[in-house]
Amino acid sequence: MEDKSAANGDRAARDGVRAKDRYHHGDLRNALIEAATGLAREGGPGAVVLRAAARRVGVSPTAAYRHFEGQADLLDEVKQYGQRRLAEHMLVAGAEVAGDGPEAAVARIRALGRGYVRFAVEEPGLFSAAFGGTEMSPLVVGEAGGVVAEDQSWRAPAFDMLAESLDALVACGLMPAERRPGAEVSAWAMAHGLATLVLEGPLAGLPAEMFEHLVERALSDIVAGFTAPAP
Amino acid sequence: MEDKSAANGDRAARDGVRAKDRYHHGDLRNALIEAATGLAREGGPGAVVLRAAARRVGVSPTAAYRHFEGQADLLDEVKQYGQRRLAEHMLVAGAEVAGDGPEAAVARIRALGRGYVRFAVEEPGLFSAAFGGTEMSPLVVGEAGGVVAEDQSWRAPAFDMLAESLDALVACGLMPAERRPGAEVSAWAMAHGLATLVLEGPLAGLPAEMFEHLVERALSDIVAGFTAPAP
DNA sequence: CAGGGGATGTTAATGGCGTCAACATCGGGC
DNA sequence: GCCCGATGTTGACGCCATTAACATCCCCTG
Repeated sequence: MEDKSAANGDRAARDGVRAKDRYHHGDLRNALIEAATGLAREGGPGAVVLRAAARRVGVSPTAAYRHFEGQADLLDEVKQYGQRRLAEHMLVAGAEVAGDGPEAAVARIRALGRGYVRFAVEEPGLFSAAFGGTEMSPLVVGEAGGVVAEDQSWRAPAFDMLAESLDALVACGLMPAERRPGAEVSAWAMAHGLATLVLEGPLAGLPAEMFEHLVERALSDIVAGFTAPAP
Repeated sequence: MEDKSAANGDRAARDGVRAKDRYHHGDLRNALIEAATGLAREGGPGAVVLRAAARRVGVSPTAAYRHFEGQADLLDEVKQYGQRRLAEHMLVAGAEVAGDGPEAAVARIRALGRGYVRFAVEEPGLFSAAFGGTEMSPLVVGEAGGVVAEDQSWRAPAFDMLAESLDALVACGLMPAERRPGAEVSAWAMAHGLATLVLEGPLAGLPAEMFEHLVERALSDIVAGFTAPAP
């Protein structure tokens, strides 16, 4: 699929004809995703309008139906992109912490949380689209009782880094082993809660400096909770 | 305003004529809000469609414009209702914890968080509408740098209870005083993160039992973080 | 106790959106 | 070389939000 479109795109390039001027675009799917992503960046998930994306690419609205099942499908692509970007952002933030001692593990956990929230603030539209875009979560219901949902391959790297850091906390005796399982969820919830509260909740409009201070406070709380001696 | 409509409503009742059958409804504003909240309950904020609400009440779509600026205004009313319901839910949950000792304070904090998440799970549509309904947070930008946003009067009771419980934690020596300020935000973020993750995030579709276990885990983490000795 | 005026509802119309069906155009494989 | 399927286009339908113009009702004044 991508081969064919790529070939067409190459031809367009070779002929010195801009793809948008040809009857067959050559890479319409990606062009639409890019346009839709831009819309999401500027206006959140609600701004991901199929006709608007087509307009941006310079193509008729119904052309999109050759590449997507419908608007929801297009939005889904944006969602996955946003989630990928978020994971990358976290990965970079986590990788900036060197070493593998206890302090490094703690610092890395904090960096991951900070990266999560920072991405939400820097790319509010994409972040909002990455979650909440779908109405009433028709996310897979996990029939088999599996742990989470869908492919989630995007989240893996950042998630793994968090898990490893938590393992390190246990390994060096900072965290009681019996409270290790499920710790990822607590950390994730804290970061996600901060992110959503500042985007569309009571923390919206807070001065940046004050908000960052609260984030550090929350990170301290969660780390302190992890490393506190068992009651 | 309400007087007049109430008077009309009374008349309708006295005449034994159902309000919806009269040319002038008598209490259209409230009827529309009720219909809209029903829509939100069933389908989330995206289902709050002005025409649908009017249809439910048995009135022409444009009649709504006599009582609301537009769909956004109607949605806003639903939002406030949802937030009020959430606060009530928390208040009840918190009030079920008796006593005022250290254990009670801890238990009350946990109960508030549990109530928050439980409401989200029991009323996903209303909860989603209470937040995130507005696109790209046109929430007041806090020009003056004021602490939070808008009136927030709805949140006061539950928020106060949380603050008091945290104060109690400090008073009885369980929580270091220097980490008291900002603790509400950490607790709020944790609860809100759990709620949103389970509604529209990676925790969606998790078996209820497992999710509840994770909630208790997260509550333990946040409380442990609060009560941990300063590093 | 009239009836006039303002509040409240209705119909009609505009423009945008998602989506389907029918038609047009291109280009790679026989 | 040409033909068929992939890719785009036009046209149309139904839904939505919103505005303008018109209709109905009921309280308040005289």
